Amino acid sequence: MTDSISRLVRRLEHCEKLPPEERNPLELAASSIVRFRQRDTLIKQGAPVDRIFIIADGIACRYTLLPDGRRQISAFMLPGDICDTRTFALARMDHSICALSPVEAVQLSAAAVRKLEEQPVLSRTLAWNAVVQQSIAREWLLNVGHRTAFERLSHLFCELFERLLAVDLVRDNACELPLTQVEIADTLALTSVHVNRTLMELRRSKLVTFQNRHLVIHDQGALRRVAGFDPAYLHLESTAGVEPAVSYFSAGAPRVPSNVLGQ
Amino acid sequence: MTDSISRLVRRLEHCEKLPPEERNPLELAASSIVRFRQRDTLIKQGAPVDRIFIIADGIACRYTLLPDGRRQISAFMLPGDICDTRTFALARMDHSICALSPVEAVQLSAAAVRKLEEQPVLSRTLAWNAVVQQSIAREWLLNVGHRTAFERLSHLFCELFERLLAVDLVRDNACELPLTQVEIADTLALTSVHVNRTLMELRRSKLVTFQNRHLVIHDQGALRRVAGFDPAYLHLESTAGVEPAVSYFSAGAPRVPSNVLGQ
DNA sequence: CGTAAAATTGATCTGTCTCAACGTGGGTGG
DNA sequence: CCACCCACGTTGAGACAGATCAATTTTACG
Repeated sequence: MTDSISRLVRRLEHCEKLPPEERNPLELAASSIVRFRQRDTLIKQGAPVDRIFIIADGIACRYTLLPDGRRQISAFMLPGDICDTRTFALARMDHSICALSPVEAVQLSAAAVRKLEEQPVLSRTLAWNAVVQQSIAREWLLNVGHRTAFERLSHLFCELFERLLAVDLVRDNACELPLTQVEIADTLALTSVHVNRTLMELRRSKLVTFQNRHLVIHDQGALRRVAGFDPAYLHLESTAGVEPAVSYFSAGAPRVPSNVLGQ
Repeated sequence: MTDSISRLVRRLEHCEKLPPEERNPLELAASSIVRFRQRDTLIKQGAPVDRIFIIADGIACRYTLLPDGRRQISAFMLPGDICDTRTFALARMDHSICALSPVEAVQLSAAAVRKLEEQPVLSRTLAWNAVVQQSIAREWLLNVGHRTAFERLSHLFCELFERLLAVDLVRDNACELPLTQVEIADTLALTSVHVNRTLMELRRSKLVTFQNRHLVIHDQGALRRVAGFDPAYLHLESTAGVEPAVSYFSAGAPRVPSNVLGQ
């Protein structure tokens, strides 16, 4: 258990180092750690919002079901990821969260969250995590809306690789990714049939291999290029002034609205 | 100016009634109201996050550009909508916001936000607005990923109609919607050509008419049905009836007894 | 009025879906 | 230990929603 917590602390710290005095409240909260088996539901659509989660280990996802049974996965929650604390502003969950692998999660009540948010660094970490997840959601919309299956898959792999790297779950350009092709399909709004074909195309092109829940990136540069992946939206550079991605935006794309008054 | 503010107050109140003592801080903040012309950029991708906005009047949108010039609109900001206060946790904007119509917006610095968040009701309103926007983002992903052009357009119209209704901008099943077909296309990840054809199909089917930036819903029931629109994700039901187990806000943040719902 | 942005229409092309099999591996019960 | 099963992955052929390319018309507005 102590092990889980120290791992969790490390994973939260990729945002900002946690000072010693803030560990205590977290460790206290983390004593309510809960284990879920693969496929368990952490919280269900329609349920009252009486708790939120911090993923300590394993992968979970948010998803919504359509009346016809199709499923849209709208987010992956990796170790160190946190539900938005303001979810408590809602009466009921409008989507479900389930475990894609065995998951260890810290369950937080509204009161517990209040405690944690009194800690300045912890509070910043929670906030940072929440806005980054929103940023990821925007990127996913872009992904599904504007990229081909090949690009989408590449982009997803780039993202997951980066995020797992940030929490120290990558070794030798490879990581465990407990996803089936159907789950990837539900994420990217593709058919599992098409995911399969695209996966093989990726393999053939020597960019990535995803087999037996094992992701290996063979050529990250090339993969990023075909995916149009720019990691800026993950906001992972810690405080250090990394070059702003000016090249991307200022290069005179045709439809930029003319700005005269603003700023 | 006073007029703008009182309108704004009304629009924020569709979440929760603002007590008199909380109006003052808002009105103070709102003195920094800024006017943007159609197409002006409120804040640009890559810019330091030094301010956020409350839309008082008009419609703005968040968008991202792809290197090839295509654009994805990831959110509409209608009157009463607020940028997530925690955006300040990020160093730089990862997307832009621009005005789709003439816009009046309240500009808030981090300090101003802190002031406003000391007000319990105002703080809840800001939080509620932020999480609802996340919920909308999830629904949009579903929309783009799983629905046909006909359904997507229908769904978008249902949503915008509901949201405008909530801020009292609907009259006789109709509302102003200052969007071009290109902008709708950039929102739904379709071609403007296809948006055009679908719009005409909607007209022919007597469900909705969208012409000259004027939206008329002729048969809301049928429209919702074909769109698969369930307004739950907008969390607009004025909280009647639903009691959360514990309120995040009731005890913690600045004193004051109250819960999210009751009042 | 003149000009550009926005809307409309038509013809053709293509990425992805659909449907329908078949293969494969790991677990379970007899 | 074998036989079966079921989730998962793989493969093929045909269908279709929406993209693309290319005009043309209408509207807004300085």
